[in-house]
Amino acid sequence: MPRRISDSTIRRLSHYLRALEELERSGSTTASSDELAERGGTTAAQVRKDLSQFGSFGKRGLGYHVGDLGARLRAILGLERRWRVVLVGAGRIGSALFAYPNFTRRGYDCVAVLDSDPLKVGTRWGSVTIRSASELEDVIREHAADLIILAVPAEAAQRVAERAVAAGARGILNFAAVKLRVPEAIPVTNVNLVMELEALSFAVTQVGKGA
Amino acid sequence: MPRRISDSTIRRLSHYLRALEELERSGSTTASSDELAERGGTTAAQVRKDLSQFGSFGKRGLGYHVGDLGARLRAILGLERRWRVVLVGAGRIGSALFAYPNFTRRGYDCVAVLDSDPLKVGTRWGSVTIRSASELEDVIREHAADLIILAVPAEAAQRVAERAVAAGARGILNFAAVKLRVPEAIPVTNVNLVMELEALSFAVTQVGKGA
DNA sequence: TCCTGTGAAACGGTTCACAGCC
DNA sequence: GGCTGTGAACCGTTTCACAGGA
Repeated sequence: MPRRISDSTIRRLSHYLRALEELERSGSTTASSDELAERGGTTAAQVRKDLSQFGSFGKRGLGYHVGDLGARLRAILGLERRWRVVLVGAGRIGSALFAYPNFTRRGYDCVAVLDSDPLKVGTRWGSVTIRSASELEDVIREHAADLIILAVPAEAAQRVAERAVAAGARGILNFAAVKLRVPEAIPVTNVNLVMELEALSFAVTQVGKGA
Repeated sequence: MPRRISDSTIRRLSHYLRALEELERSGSTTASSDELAERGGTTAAQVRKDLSQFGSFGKRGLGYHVGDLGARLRAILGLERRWRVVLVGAGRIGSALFAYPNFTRRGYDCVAVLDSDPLKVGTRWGSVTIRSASELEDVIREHAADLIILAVPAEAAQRVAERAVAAGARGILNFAAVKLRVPEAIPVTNVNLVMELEALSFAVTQVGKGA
């Protein structure tokens, strides 16, 4: 197992896992790197290289056992446990995330929702009651939360991130359009929807221009 | 100008543009690659390399002119025009996207919203009325839409994408967890929130393990 | 034979370092 | 002196090609 696994490898593992789950549902018990590549949008060689970074899970001449490989991937991705997530920001994005059924299905439990708007505080969302953003530290400690989702305005993001980290959060999914400054040991994943659209419009613009 | 601009370059250009806009608001008229790197979370050399792929916009010994460079970046990213976007899927994610003020601010106009749920069809969202997903082709043609945002279940995504492309859509922002098969000339940007969380939880898991 | 696992080669993107212009 | 623009070196990732086990 090498020193450092790249981010793109991890994203591809997620794809493979999804492919395996599909295959499992359709009754297949074995899968080749070719099939996984097909569904994961990559190449067979890439699939084998990716997997080889974590061990030898296949059988030569035969392929991979769907159930086994799935379990290995889940273990690698850290999906064998449940993650306690605190959502900060009960706006539009926050509510969409909260209601997203796949999160729960995949092992992420939104244990609390916070917002700084006094009008929202106290409101119930399903089984959780929105609490004040000022209680962030208490909430994180109470629930021994692992991850926080930052769905707050850009100006507020850095401050919230710092407080969350100080209170024990171990990772941040950041929807705010700012580069967060946090300690090395706290992974941050950024999602910026406008940026995705900009990348798309650039690509569309390029298509016209010869080449 | 080289053959192919990488995706990461484009994402960084978005960052630089944001940094420039901030600088403009704060009254600065000039910016060095160092400043842009600082705000964009990268290095000065990277900034210069990125920009050099499109031309020479700076002055040696002086830096870049904030307004000029901003305009160049907007032109490169295709933000000097407005984009007509059709949103397919009026669920949670769809509604969050629809209400996202930055989209409009950045040049993306959501000209129509579609859903396959008869209960939703006819409902008004601000100034648009939700139309039936079966009208996709008509809607795209009526509005001469450029882009579609796919916020539909994974099973429906491929079919909708094909219909949209046939009707003239030129790019797709895909929130469904499937790899879309579309013609080479149609750029697709994928956003998969569960995958982002999985990348995050993997990273968190790694932090513990020595290194 | 079939398909995996893996060194080696090829590729592409990032960093370095400095020439050149303000 | 300061800071850009850029070839060259570097480094990580992807692709190739094949040895080796089922």
